[in-house]
Amino acid sequence: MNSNTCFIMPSTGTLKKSETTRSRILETAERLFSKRGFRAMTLRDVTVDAGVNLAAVNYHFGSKDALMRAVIKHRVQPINKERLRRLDQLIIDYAPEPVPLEKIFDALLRPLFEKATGSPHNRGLIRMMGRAISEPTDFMHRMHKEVFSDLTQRFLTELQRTCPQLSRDQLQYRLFFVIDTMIGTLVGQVFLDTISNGELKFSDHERMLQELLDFVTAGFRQHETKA
Amino acid sequence: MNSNTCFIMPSTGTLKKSETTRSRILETAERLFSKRGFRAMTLRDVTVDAGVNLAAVNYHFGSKDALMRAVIKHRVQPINKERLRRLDQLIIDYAPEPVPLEKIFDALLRPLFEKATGSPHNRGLIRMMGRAISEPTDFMHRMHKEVFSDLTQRFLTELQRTCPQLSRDQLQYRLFFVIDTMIGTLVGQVFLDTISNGELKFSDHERMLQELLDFVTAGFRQHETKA
DNA sequence: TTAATTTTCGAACAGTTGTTTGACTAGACC
DNA sequence: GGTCTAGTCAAACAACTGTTCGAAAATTAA
Repeated sequence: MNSNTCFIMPSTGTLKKSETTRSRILETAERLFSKRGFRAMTLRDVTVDAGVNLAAVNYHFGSKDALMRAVIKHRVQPINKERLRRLDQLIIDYAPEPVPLEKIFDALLRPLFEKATGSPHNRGLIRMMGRAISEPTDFMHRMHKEVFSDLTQRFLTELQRTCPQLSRDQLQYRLFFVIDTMIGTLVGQVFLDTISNGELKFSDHERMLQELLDFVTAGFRQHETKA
Repeated sequence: MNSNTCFIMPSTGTLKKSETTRSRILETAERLFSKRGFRAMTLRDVTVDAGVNLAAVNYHFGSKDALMRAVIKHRVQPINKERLRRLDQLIIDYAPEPVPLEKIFDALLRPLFEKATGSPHNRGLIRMMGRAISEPTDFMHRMHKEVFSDLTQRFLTELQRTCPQLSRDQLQYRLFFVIDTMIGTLVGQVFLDTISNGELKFSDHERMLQELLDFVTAGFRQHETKA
């Protein structure tokens, strides 16, 4: 059934068999996790689908928990790096002026949505992020801090420069809501169907991203334009 | 361990033992589901915690799926009814004028947040809603349509009256984002800690709701104030 | 009271879970 | 060649899953 043989090729050229096994597991785990969540994704599903032996997971990763940690880090870290890279570039571009609000949020949201519209290899990433964020497992909670703490602090600092009139509380609440809107967009995709009776498609990422950016930017700067 | 003996008393007065069993299961299932999600919530956890026999679940509800359906309906339907009741009242109050945007969103968001701040019996409701919405299970998806389809259509109609200048697409996208922000707020509570370094507490519901309402209202009406 | 019905309960069912084990294979290095 | 290591594999492990069953127990009706 699974004819997907397009693996990540390391720069060394050839690929040891053990590495194809590892990456097959990583890929398949990501896909199944995004579909079913952590508990409902069984190692037998993963290994059968990946065409490897059941014991391979514990051999290469140690445990199911460790496998999931590897999956998340493997996929989320590059996106967060890209987010910070774009933010740094914006700061340089606009220096000594603060970066405009919509540019900051573009740096925060676009990398995720662009990755998701890229190669078929990246399909399902958005759903996976949604699942990862909403998983109630303990080790997922720890992962949140590990993976997102730096990111949010850096963006908070820059938002403060752009909106010096906002209190610390307000900045935090509003960034919280911006991220919430993003999470909700990832997690609650089913609602777009419900609301639009199937007229709007989540797969139209470009349109979605633009509307989303307009929404969160306007929400964040509310009081500037209100009174 | 579980000394919670405060059950829902039916208007008949006395309480048949079978009904206390039923409601104990319902309560405990709600609590554990909100903590762990559907798959990770086992019937043995539920029954042990509720102090009832394992077989009681299948006797009273038929299956685990049916139990979850009962839990959701039991808790979400009253909230949605209250949302629609408030919307209807607003329409009457403002007739023949359209209802102001912030009032519409207040009717949509407040019932949920108020229920959650009420009796201890209602604690954990917010998290349960988050879980229910983000569960990837098939029967949960069907439930979304069942439980939320009417609600979104009614609110969409009213939003169209208030914002006639917005296209159908825009209305749908923006309502989608409003709901997303709400979902994200429920699902991604852990981020408030991460962002504010523990300074802001999710339990400050009143503050949270006010900031949330300001945020989504401003996001929704963006173009009115933009150009 | 007796009889009928509803509800509880312990035990077991069949199936699935993550993990471990030990034999087997292939390649690297001396 | 022989030795060693990394990787694969089938099989089994113990624990846990939702569900079912029949006999007790409790409740209701007559």
